[in-house]
Amino acid sequence: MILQATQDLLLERGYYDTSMGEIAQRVGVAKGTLYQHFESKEALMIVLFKREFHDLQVAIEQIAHMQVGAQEKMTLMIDTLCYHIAEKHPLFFILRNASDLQAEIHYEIKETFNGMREQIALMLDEGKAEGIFNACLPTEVMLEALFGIIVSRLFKNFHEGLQVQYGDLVGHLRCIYFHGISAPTTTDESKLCP
Amino acid sequence: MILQATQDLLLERGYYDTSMGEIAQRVGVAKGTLYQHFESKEALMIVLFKREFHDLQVAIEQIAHMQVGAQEKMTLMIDTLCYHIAEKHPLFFILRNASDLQAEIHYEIKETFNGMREQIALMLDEGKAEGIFNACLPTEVMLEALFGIIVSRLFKNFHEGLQVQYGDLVGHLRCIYFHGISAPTTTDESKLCP
Amino acid sequence: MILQATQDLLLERGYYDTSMGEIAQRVGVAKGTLYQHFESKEALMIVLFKREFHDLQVAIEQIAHMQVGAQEKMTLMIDTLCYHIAEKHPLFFILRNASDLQAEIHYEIKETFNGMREQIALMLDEGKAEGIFNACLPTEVMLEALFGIIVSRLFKNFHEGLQVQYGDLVGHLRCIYFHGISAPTTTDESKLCP
Amino acid sequence: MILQATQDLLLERGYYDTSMGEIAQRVGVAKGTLYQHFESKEALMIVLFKREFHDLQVAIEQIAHMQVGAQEKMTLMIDTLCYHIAEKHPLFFILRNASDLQAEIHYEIKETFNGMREQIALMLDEGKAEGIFNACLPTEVMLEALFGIIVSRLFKNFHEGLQVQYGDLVGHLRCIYFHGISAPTTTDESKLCP
DNA sequence: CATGAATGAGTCTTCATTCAT
DNA sequence: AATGAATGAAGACTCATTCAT
Repeated sequence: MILQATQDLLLERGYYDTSMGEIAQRVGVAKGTLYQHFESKEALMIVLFKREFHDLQVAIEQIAHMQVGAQEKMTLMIDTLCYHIAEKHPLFFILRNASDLQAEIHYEIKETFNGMREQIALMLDEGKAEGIFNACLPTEVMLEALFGIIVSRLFKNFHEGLQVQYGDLVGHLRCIYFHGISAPTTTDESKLCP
Repeated sequence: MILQATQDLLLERGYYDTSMGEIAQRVGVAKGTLYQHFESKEALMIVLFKREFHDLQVAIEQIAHMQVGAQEKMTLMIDTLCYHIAEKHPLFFILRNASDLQAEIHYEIKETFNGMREQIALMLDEGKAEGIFNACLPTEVMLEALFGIIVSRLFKNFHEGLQVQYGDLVGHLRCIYFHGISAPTTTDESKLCP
Repeated sequence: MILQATQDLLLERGYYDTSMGEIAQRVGVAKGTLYQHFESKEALMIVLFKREFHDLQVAIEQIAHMQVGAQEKMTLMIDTLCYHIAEKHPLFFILRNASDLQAEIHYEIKETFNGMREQIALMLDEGKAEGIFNACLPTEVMLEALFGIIVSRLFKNFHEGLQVQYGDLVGHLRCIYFHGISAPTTTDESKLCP
Repeated sequence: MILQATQDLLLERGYYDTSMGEIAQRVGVAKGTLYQHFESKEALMIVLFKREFHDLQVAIEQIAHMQVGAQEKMTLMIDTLCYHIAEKHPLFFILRNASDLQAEIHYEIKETFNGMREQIALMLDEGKAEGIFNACLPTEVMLEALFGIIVSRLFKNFHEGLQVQYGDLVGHLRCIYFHGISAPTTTDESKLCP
């Protein structure tokens, strides 16, 4: 499958060092065949990223519609994100990292991406309403911090001999994030709004 | 100045979409002039990144040698990082993101970079020893979380109409990170090691 | 054919003044096409020279294995060399001349070239053993003299209005070379070893 | 001296790998200074070659005006040529070899060169008149054979461990050439005109 | 539909030459 | 006269894209 080969190559070499020729060679077809399926390199990437994010998008939507507290939703959220980023979709890392990716690609992905952001933003707002997340923190900042922590180099290096176990790593990140955004206790004034 | 123009272009277009021709054009000189000052595109980038990180490196070293507690050191650390990243050195963002940057560049920067990482790791370990940071979290994870949170897209978008004030943003990020990594209180068992 | 156009251009302008662009233009294709057939300019030249010398190499080998005297072998040798140099392979002239040709090219051709030199050296040694060539002359000197005389500018100018006929020219060169290296007669002491 | 440095560089690297920058650096002046003395790279080369050949030209003229037989003249001629080529003027080799040298250079040198050729041609004609050189050989062919033999790779390799002594080498080349062009004896019919 | 040779704009880099100081 | 930074045309090479078979 073209998309799979592209993904592999993307992870091995990065966007700019992956040529259409290499993709074709890897798939075992001619370059022309690629262009019969995808209008351009950009189009191929867009389809690839969209497909890759689709599962995640669905999972997030399911979580968003669950009838549980924000805390639990976000816990599932983080686990899901970690799962997709670490195990199945290291492309997430590329997408976030590749400030180089052509603007067109980012533009096309944005819609999908913004949908996910909004769903998570809602969860965070729910948490604030429930009083369990720190209402002083702007949701956007919390959101960015989430991605900052989760889309971590650690997952990229995961298979390259990191001594931490996957489950523990997820636990640590969840721990840091949750305590980072949790509402202040009565004895903790450092979290009050400025 | 060549370096300034290069930096601007790098932020606008990314490494691979910034050609020596464009840089020259932006500076207002001929391509050949660039090569009189920098042996190659790679060399130019290396000089650029090294220069940009030098101030930060010095600042971090000063903080590391202060005779104050880990909490205070890390507070200064975060402020310094934010200052350099947001105001002076958006290249930090590119460097962290550009997994595509040619290997040679990463190799050259690595030394500088690893020096900074080690200094911060020591601070975090001091904090663990003092009992104020969560000893259950591997230092490496804490370190990566710090960069994840601080080297934020938010700073990149800062001048593009983010409604949060700079001071507040730094405060929020500091807040999230510190609560994320702080040692568990007696009543909080969620931070205990797995 | 690319090789033919390259050869023509090489003869007109020399190696360094023949650009891939010009070759492409001469052939009537785009630069990229050249690179689809030859990995680099050097590779193109190597293929060109090797192809050109192949016939000559084969011819020389055939002569070397003939069951005739050294005199006859060398006669055929000279005729063959002249034929290839004058009519079919003016590249011989370039190769001998272009001290500027990149080292890689010379390196690649050397094997072929040395093979030819050795075969001819053996013929000359046979001639010395037969007593028909002057044993006082080092074989290497005889060899170099052969190439010096035969790989002549005269062949290069041949089609440019030299008044001598091809057959005569070959005859003259053969005459000079043979009398130059022939063994001394009893009455001729000027050829004795110093 | 600029010319000396240029000559050295030319011999080390060849024409196309010698840049004006390198010449300037070797001399210890700025590039601009070079252009104050020589209008262009070509002009520099022309002056260089002309200067280098001047001594040879003078020597040849002296020989030409001597009141001795052609045989003796040509003997001196060969010794002189060898001396200049081997010891003092390996540039001769470059000039003859560098079919790459820009046309302009060849054009400018030609005059000097043709002067020398003519003088030698006259000697050869004298020899034919005296009956000691083979009248069947066109003078032009004899001339070209002379240069072919003398401007030999052997002199280039001379300092690189050739086992033949300089004096012997000159002797051998002289031997080959003289016997090659000498007039036929009564018993030798192979030299008769076709 | 598949192919892959052909395309050509674009990239980095070099170097002879100029010119303000 | 000397300098050397600046110039820009030119060269080798790459690669996304097209199109005739």
